[in-house]
Amino acid sequence: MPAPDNAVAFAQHDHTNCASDVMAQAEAIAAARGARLTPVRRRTLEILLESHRAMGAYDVLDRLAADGYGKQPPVAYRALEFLVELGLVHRINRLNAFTACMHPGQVHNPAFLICRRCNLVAEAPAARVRAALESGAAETGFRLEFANIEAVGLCPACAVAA
Amino acid sequence: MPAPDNAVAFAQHDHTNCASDVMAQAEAIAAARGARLTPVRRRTLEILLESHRAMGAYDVLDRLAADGYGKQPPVAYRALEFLVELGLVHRINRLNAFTACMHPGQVHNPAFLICRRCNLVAEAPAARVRAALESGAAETGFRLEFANIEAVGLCPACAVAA
DNA sequence: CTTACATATGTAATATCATAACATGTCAAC
DNA sequence: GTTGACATGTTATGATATTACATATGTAAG
Repeated sequence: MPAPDNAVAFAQHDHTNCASDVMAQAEAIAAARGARLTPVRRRTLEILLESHRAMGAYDVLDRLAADGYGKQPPVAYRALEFLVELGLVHRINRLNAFTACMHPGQVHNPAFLICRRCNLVAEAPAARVRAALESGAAETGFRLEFANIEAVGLCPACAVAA
Repeated sequence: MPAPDNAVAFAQHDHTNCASDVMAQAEAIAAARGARLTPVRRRTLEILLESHRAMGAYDVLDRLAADGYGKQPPVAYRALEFLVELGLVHRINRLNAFTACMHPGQVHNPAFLICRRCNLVAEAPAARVRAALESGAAETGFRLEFANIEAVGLCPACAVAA
């Protein structure tokens, strides 16, 4: 059985293809939106795509600086902000960190599954979660616009190891 | 119809009683756990209970300092950490801020409803949300331990105003 | 009662995360 | 080839959080 597409981070997969597929989608999305995927921005996304983990802005910055880009925080924050804006990167509030989106272009307001042992971050489809939240919120009269769902636990591999 | 208990922040209510009821429960919980609700800790909770909003640690610190407690960040962070540990305060990651728990002692891993206009924060029961998340996570093999759910939108009053 | 221990508080110093403000560079439209 | 919009670079600073260590306080054992 193939890896469920919704938590690719937890499944064995050909990561080279995984990453390059996402890069290709990113190109298309940027083009469709008339946004410019410049070298720093592209490189930032590549760096995040190297693993299914979340990276802090300063770690990204170090990598960018090593590649000859600027050394100051705004360099990283601006590239990350651009990518978040396009839905190519997600911010994980709990970790003050950023992770590449594995399903760019699809409408998805995912739940993040964060492994506390190996730090992998997967995206789980959250349609039902969101529906449940929506109906709960509606009872209170709250007009829900956006929900950020971050779950902590053990990924399949770490659950076995523990 | 009385205010639903689950989002007291959004409902008209006698806030003096609301706050003092929670303080009383906090006393009981601390006693039951053999934890000491010392003056700084108690005062910290009182400060958070003044409104149904989230406060940053430094804002809490300013208040504590004005009351004659220490002026350095650990004073606030330690009191807040203690209260979070006891389930008397919740941390809102999205805001880097803290809010008093309105239902201490009850097992609840609530969803937070954050009004982006007036900054009120309510707790919504999240049992169904959590169940949906749990089942989604289980499909991926993820062993969910804890989930932080933060929703942004408009509270009833602000929804009407907008 | 007093010593000893665990816990709590206070402070200084520093680490970590993030943004404002402004100068310079690049590129496409005209 | 000038203009205007956008992108990049840097300096400086702001905002959030922790480490390390000194002092004080409450409690239990002797």
